[in-house]
Amino acid sequence: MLHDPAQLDLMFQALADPARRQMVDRLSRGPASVSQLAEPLAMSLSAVVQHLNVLEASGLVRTEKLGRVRTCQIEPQALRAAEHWINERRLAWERRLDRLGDFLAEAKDES
Amino acid sequence: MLHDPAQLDLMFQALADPARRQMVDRLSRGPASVSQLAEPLAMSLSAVVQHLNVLEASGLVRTEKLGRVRTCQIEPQALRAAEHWINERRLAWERRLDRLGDFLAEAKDES
DNA sequence: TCGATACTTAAGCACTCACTTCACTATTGC
DNA sequence: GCAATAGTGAAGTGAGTGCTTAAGTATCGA
Repeated sequence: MLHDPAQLDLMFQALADPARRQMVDRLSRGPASVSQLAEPLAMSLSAVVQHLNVLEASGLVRTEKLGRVRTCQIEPQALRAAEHWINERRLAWERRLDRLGDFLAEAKDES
Repeated sequence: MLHDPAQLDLMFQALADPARRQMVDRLSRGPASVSQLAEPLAMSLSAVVQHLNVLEASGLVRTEKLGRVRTCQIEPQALRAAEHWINERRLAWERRLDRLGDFLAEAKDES
């Protein structure tokens, strides 16, 4: 369920925005309320809530409301899924380069 | 030069589109020409070229033109930069959870 | 040299995104 | 109860995205 293209879409799209990355960065240092997330950002609270909704829809962030304050935290599994997608492609490419190197080395030995 | 926010922006934005991720996926298995990249995609060649320009601007893909064919390959360093950003945030969060766990365990020992 | 191939560029169009403001609904503390 | 706090929801706007078609240019192969 974490590896379907639609979810990856949402995650990378969520990470594409600098304000949202800043929010993730803040949350990586511990949970925060909506206002705390908004504080360093030069935009309305409303805009922050909209960003937060994007992050939540992507699965990168989980929130819980207690009384009037909504507390947000990172969902590390989702981060891991995005990381994994990139890692697999990079490794595939690097393994390919290695095999190519081996092939060229062998070809040289035989000449 | 690889870690500035603007470059990360371009990379995550590039990866946010399914067609572009499919292109990266294809390229992770080896270099390809523009037409080869376009072949499995249900869109005009022109659209593919535009996607390719986005990928190239992001630094994720490097292209080289020989005669009339443009050959594309993955730039693994850029992939690594995106991977690294995610990894650092995830690890920060997980280390935090670990410390919290230790604290709770200690508190329990002392009770 | 001439037609086919492999892009390239530009213009245009529908749709989405990142905001804004304004009005509104819980909670909380005094 | 009432003001302050914390967040929510809707409507609007301007800029950006993802395509399309159409009209190029450059190169290759016979």
